[in-house]
Amino acid sequence: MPELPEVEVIARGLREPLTGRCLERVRVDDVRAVPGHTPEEFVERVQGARVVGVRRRGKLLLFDLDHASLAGAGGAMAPGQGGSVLTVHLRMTGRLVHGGDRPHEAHERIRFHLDDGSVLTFADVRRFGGCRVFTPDELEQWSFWRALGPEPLEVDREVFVDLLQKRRARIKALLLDQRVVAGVGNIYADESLFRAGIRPDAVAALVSRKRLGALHQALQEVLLQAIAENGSSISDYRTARGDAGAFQNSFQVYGKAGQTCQTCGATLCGCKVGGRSTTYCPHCQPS
DNA sequence: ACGAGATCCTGTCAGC
DNA sequence: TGCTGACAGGATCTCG
Repeated sequence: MPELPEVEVIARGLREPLTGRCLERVRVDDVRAVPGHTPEEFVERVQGARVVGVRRRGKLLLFDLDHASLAGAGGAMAPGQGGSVLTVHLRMTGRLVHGGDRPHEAHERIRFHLDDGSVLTFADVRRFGGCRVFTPDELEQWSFWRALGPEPLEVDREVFVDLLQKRRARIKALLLDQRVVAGVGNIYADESLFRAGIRPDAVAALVSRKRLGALHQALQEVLLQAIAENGSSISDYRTARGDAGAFQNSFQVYGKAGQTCQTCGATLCGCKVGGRSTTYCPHCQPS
């Protein structure tokens, strides 16, 4: 389940090999992999475009495309003019793999043939993920894009604390809400709350500003460590080169309900918060 | 406006 | 052995 660190690692891995490459030929095998488009329209809008940048925003992967080469011999178009943005959301089981030409893989949904002979594939077992194309103006109008909260690695500590302290929802549900902060999922919510000593089901408004400040720091530390370790590989996640991440070996609570807390020796508790399975230490996270 | 719960989807695994 | 049901969860929709 790719969250901010996994998407960041994928973006970094694709930036060098994809920038400057042309999407020579594109094939869509599953309508639902291109929500909001017909396969024909999607192909028409990305095929022939050149990748000029690879970015991340929250859990969203963005490829900046330039269509200038399609416009003819003119050449000197202003940056952004005639450009568009290809967005990829991996959701639960989406995978983006770049490499040499190879046989159709299981659950492959979209295949991009690049002008250097390499291939970028989007595969997704559960079909929750998807790719969309936008003009810059359309992107700014996209409700999901507009609603995204600040980047957790960039948001100011006081802004983060204010954001949470005015809310009466449970704190983990807020961390998972992309409109509050963009990019946090179940793994990094549980891990950062553990490090900050806050129970996941605590009402945000009732947590002290000091502890919310500790959560800001814990969240940044967890995300940076996970990026440094190439993300977490539970089952489906791989980097764009097909490598597994290593941060799953650093989990202190996620997926460990019933096991012993490595910090205090108490038995880790499992429960549901916001409909998501949640693990915490009743001793290290008292309130 | 806000919070909470259901929904989608399919592979995996526990239990019978 | 083979079947059934529970489970995983990000974003979206609906309801109170």
